[in-house]
Amino acid sequence: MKRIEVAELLSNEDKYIDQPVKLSGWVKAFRNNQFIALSDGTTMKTIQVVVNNESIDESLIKRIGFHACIQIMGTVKKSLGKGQSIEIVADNVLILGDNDLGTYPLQPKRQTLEFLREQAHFRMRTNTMSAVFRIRHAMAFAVHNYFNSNGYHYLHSPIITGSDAEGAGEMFRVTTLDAKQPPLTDDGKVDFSEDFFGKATNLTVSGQLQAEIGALALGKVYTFGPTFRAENSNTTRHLSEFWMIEPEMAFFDIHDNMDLAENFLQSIIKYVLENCKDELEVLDARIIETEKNMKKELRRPMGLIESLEFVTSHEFERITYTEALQIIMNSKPYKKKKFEYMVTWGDDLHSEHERYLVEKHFKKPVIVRDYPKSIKAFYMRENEGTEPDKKTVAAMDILFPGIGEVVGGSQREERLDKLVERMEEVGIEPAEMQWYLDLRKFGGCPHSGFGLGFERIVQYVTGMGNIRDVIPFPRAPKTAEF
RNA sequence: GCCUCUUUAGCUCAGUUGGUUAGAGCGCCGGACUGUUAAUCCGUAGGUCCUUGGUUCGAGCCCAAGAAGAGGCGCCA
Repeated sequence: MKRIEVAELLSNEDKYIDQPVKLSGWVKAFRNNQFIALSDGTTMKTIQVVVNNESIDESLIKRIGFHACIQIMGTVKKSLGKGQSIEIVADNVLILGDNDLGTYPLQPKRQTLEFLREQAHFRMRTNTMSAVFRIRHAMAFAVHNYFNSNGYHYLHSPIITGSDAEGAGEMFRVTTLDAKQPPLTDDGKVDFSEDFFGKATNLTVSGQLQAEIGALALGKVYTFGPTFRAENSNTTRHLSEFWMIEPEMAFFDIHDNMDLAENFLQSIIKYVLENCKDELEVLDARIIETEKNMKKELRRPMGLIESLEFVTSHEFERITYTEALQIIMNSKPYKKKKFEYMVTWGDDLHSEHERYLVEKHFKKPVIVRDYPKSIKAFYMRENEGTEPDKKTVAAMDILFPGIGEVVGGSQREERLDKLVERMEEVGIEPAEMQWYLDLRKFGGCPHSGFGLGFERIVQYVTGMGNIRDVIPFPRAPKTAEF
């Protein structure tokens, strides 16, 4: 007999009533020596299996324990109990994998996320983590689906890069040289000309520059792949290895760019709302349970599903950096000196300021644009007509409640002279990036793009507090287990 | 990298002013149970009190150093 999957069985109950079936899965609960809640991973839901101790050997029944793996042969019947409409009356149980509960770390009860993080090889078996990783999958699919159906081409940017001018953070070196005795040049430095690639190479910190190459040929492209930062960041929203989505579009100005980012974010959140209802309910319930004993002002202002619906049905607020600064400086907490950092024009906004804008002032996602030139990257396009001492660039950040910056993007500087000038200002040798300058020299055009941290948006959608709980095997400083 | 907090049974945590044999709930194990929904009921076992050093007649508790974890900040996505 062919094995049937639980998802198929539960979505076509009538079809299988009174039919013999075979199915395999893991025991989520075994009640009253009689009722098994069985999951095979095809759905969040479990199917109830009834074992009759007249037909099933007692020694076998003793081996039906939490998370043991079993195969069932039986008949689908209308359930006699409440809580489920069908169940399987088992004729035969086969143990596929015993579970030694004396030494198994998981327990059929709520466990802390910190403990589960140390059990990464088991944590996907829990309801919470199962829901998170199902949603992560759905969102990855939604990303490709969105871009594909809107005429974008998926561009695979390199993971190993020889470019060291991307300026997005500390990099991980890729080398095959002997760590103890590397070849040295005459002045005593490591001689990378003898390295595998004949030059110093690193893991990528961004696929943006390569995406620009794609955009200037294919029109609209996006990258979606692993990205690496060797920063010693110890926070709930940073990883050393994370997945980044970077669309890049020819002929888009900063406003087209913001329209795309907003529409894209709302679309993938909508996709989860429509396709991951069970998963969201599990996570929503967990948050309510966690916050039950918390003070009211520390609880989330909205339920998880409610807040996702809110974000997809309300436009993001759009303001300039200068306007944002005004709002902060005129705010009550700023005047009462409740903020740790003061601000003047030209300073970057601190987390506390961004949080105020998003969580207190507007109470929804905010897009801040036109940042001071001095605090932004060399490739961002300088705005025209700004005061000489208050020059800005066409950059934009999207800030979300709870997690801060999820998107950072800009219109790129397409004017060759301006770009060279800027590179010299910040100390990047133009000759090192000839190919990048060539894009301006030979048939360049206005273009824009942004980078979106995939885990950040998964974090927002799942409501998980720590980014290490939304990637299966987190990589962070001092953390590379599994 | 900086700041704060935490570390006691498999898990989550109590542990009074430094004082004899370190406790609970859940889980595990054993038993009961044929309509349960995180089943329920009864019983047993289970400890390098993170590590090292110090103070003290005596340290889970005080001091110092280290380790691991969490949260906040900075850097960013």
